Amino acid sequence: MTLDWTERFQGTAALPRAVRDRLIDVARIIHLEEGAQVFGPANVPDSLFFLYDGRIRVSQSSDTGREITLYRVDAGESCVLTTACMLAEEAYNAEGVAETEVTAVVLPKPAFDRLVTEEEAFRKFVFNAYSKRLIDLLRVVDDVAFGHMDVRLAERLLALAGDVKEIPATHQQLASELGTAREVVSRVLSDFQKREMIAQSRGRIALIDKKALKILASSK
Amino acid sequence: MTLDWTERFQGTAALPRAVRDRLIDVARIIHLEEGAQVFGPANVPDSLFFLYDGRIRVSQSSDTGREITLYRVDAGESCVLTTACMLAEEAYNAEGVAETEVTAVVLPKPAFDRLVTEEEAFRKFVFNAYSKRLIDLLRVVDDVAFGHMDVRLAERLLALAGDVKEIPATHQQLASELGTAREVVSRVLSDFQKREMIAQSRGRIALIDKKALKILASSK
DNA sequence: CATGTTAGGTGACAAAGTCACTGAAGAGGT
DNA sequence: ACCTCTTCAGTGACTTTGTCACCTAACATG
Repeated sequence: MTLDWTERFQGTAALPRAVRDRLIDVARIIHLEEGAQVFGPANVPDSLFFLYDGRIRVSQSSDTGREITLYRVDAGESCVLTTACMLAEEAYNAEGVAETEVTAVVLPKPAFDRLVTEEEAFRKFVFNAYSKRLIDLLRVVDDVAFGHMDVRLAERLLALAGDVKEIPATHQQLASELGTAREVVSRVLSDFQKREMIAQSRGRIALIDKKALKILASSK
Repeated sequence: MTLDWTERFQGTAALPRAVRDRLIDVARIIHLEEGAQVFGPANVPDSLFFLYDGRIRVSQSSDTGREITLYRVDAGESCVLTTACMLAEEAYNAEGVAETEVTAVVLPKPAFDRLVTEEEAFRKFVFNAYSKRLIDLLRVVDDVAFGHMDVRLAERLLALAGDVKEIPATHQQLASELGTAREVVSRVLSDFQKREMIAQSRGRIALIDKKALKILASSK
């Protein structure tokens, strides 16, 4: 696969051709199937991932069985948490799981170090990635600490739906998105249903009044 | 102040003499008094801070008046959130406030870029700083999303106390540490008092049974 | 000592998390 | 088609946390 994959990489600091060519020399391309764990407590990586295609969900779980989505890594982004992971000796319970089939560029640490040293564009790309994640996490903290469940759930439903109107998701999955319990999601959803904003069937939710959801999502 | 201040800077990548000398050329040293805002929504910095002495508290506040401490920047550390701040156009509501009198080294962005480019030790220092903060935030998310109030408060009391046994803090200040409401702190503290773990007086809390607090802090 | 300000207490209620249990929907085999 | 197993969702009771309104206590100042 000698494609021009670095064109995929976005951000203020898209990688110019010179850097891309160098990357191709040192990088390895891997495929992961849906559901595969990219990294986790029992699986500390020694390389850096740059996502060419697919999506990775990064989450944190409690020892009481609850879970929360921290952010998603999309095509063109890198997963800097693995870097932090490598540097920090501490054990912590974040994990990344491939949400779709994934094609990623894997850069061994020495190669990463060299590129960071020698290529300004690459360095900017990496700094950008760090900053983006920091800000993602600030948003999560804000949400969890100060947000209301109904608002957060409405937001998430809209985000997961995108352009379509039906979402394939169980209550448990939504609870894991938001870091809450299934029962709580069930309660809020049945409220949404009463107010005719959604319709439910086993494992799917239809957003029948997106407008109302949007109003709710941007309130409180 | 031509002191050897870079000796203060810690981490896996302590800065060697060569880098320190270069830093001194380009850096400006500033003093801030206790309570001064280092950065904030209305005060987006265009420079990077390296803390020589003192402590900065970085917090996030909701629009409903609640607040949570994200982490503290101690002597020898840098505040990378300002970097993220600069890169991200988004407005967000994190702010840094000097908790003590502060002496900091200020590096204008161009100088920062140059150093990052040319000095490996400096680059490592910065990457380390980013990683540390990411992990700090993971911890905050974990706490807020899954932690119990009594445990979190016990932890915080012990952390704030350090070696001594009395803490000068109001219930409101503790609430702002944990991202909760004053009434909640009052309730939990009065419970601690009933269980004879602490003693209270206006604006101060005495930890009279640290052992019990420690047990509580490492449970659930 | 009078007065204003800030810290802390209280009770009632709402929102969210926990627990134990129930029934319903679908998948797979026969 | 029917039975069975598993997963998903609904429910009620209860606990914890957050919110609101209001009150009292402690200190600071003139």
